Amino acid sequence: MTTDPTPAEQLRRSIDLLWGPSERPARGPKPSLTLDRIVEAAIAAADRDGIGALSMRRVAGELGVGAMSLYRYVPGKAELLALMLDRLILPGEDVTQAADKGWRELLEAVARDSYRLYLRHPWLLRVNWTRPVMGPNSLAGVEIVIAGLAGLGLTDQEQIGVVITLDGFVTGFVRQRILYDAAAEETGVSDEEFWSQHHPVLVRAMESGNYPAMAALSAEAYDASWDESFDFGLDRLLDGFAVLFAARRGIPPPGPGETRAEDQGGA
Amino acid sequence: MTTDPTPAEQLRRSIDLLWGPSERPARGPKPSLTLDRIVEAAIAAADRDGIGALSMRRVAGELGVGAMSLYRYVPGKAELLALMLDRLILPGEDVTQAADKGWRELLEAVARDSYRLYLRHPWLLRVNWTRPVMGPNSLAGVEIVIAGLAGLGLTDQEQIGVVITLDGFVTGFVRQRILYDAAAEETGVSDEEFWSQHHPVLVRAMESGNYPAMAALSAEAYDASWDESFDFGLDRLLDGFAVLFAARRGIPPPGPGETRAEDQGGA
DNA sequence: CTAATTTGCGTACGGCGTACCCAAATGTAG
DNA sequence: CTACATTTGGGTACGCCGTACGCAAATTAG
Repeated sequence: MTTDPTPAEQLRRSIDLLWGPSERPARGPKPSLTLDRIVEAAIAAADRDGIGALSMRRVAGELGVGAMSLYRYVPGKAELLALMLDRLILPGEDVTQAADKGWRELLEAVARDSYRLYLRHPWLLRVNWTRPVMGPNSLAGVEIVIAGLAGLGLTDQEQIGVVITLDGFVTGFVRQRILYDAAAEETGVSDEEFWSQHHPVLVRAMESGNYPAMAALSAEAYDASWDESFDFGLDRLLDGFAVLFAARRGIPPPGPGETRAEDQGGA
Repeated sequence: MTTDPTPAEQLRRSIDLLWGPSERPARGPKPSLTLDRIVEAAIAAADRDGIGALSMRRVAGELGVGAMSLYRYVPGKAELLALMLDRLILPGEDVTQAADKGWRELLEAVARDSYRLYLRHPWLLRVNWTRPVMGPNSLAGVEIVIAGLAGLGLTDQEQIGVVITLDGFVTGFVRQRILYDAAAEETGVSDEEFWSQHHPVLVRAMESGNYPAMAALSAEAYDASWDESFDFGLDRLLDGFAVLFAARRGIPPPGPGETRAEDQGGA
């Protein structure tokens, strides 16, 4: 990362690329590439070989052009990454279909859609580490949620708070999963290798008496799949939202949401 | 990142570094450095100049040695990053003090402690992108939470689920904050610049009619500080946990937790 | 036609992680 | 004490990276 040339100007260019159509100048030769083709090729390369192997030279190579040709279309690598992000981040069909089904179904659809997106392109979370340039697609996602929260008696700040909280949970959770899951493929260390490597020290740690509560857990404690854990966390969070929404309407809060608790104790 | 040399072996070395005391060999000259000093210097450099400027050459320079000397103590940069992480991730005093105050206080303390840690060292989240090598300190944090959840009638899987969910929320939220907050300093683009650059396109977007719900929000909708937003999200999540815990005991769930009626919000 | 302008891109620079190798330092064995 | 085994410090070098610079070829305006 050798990023010097006036970061403010860099930001301005990113915004223009995201929102502006940018008319062709009339004087020179026709461009042989398009911004879309470059972004597409970069996404394909990142999906195939991981973000670590994504370089300007490689993207250029995929397109059969010289490395520096890309700089006629994109100011730098950071801007290309921002474009890749906004290209993929548009809300899926499940979300638009759930838009009028009540807040719980909607938020659940949004969370799952986002979860799936990040799993499909695990490098997305690593890309999104520079200051985000808000593009049209990311705004569209927020719009759907805010629209779905109307009429629940929330303040405007609370509505934004729900958006931030939900997104925080999803990205944080998926980050943990990718940490274990997808990193396995990148590094070539399988899950079995990972745990068998850790096994001796973990056994010694548990037997040391320094972690009594963890040592007391049954072996099945860690058996839940990632998807099950995601559902668990999402249900808890939506339950928490429900408590607030109910309080805003003066209605007593219900019991836990999708949870099939055998000893259900409700209000 | 040129990481090739047998990733499984790399993992094994990381584990040994984290857990093993590694006795000195008796034959050669005494080492002039220690692993601790290297990790410390690396953390200081990352705090000062950001993770982007952290290179092996720089860390070596801080310590007044040649770049390649570091490789006598650490197999590679990835392992150094893992060590930096585990060094910092130990639970703070607030957490150990809250350990016997009931689950809500404890989880709140854990979340806030972790939140503060990540804000103090914003590069931590970017470091933690390779497969995590579980160290003694990260286990200690889990231990405290699991111990605090005992006696609530949760299954073992649910206890782990709470840990994962809480950590997911905290890391996801703090990631969003760092995105806006700390990236500002790194890039040198101030918050005012950022928003003023975006302003024209956002105004145009709102006037386009494509985002009616967002356009209807008042200007104050985005006024909440990050800390207020964090409190909002954390309260919702803990409320959600409370619903489950109450159901597990057959006790009717309470209203919203710390929430002070009308002055709650999101950023 | 000529002039203006834009595109593709070869070359080059400074920085990175780290493989390789060797001299210096330190211990042990005799 | 000497000879040797072993380990440390680190210089050099390689192959990557992002990208600044500048120029020939292509295209259009006048």
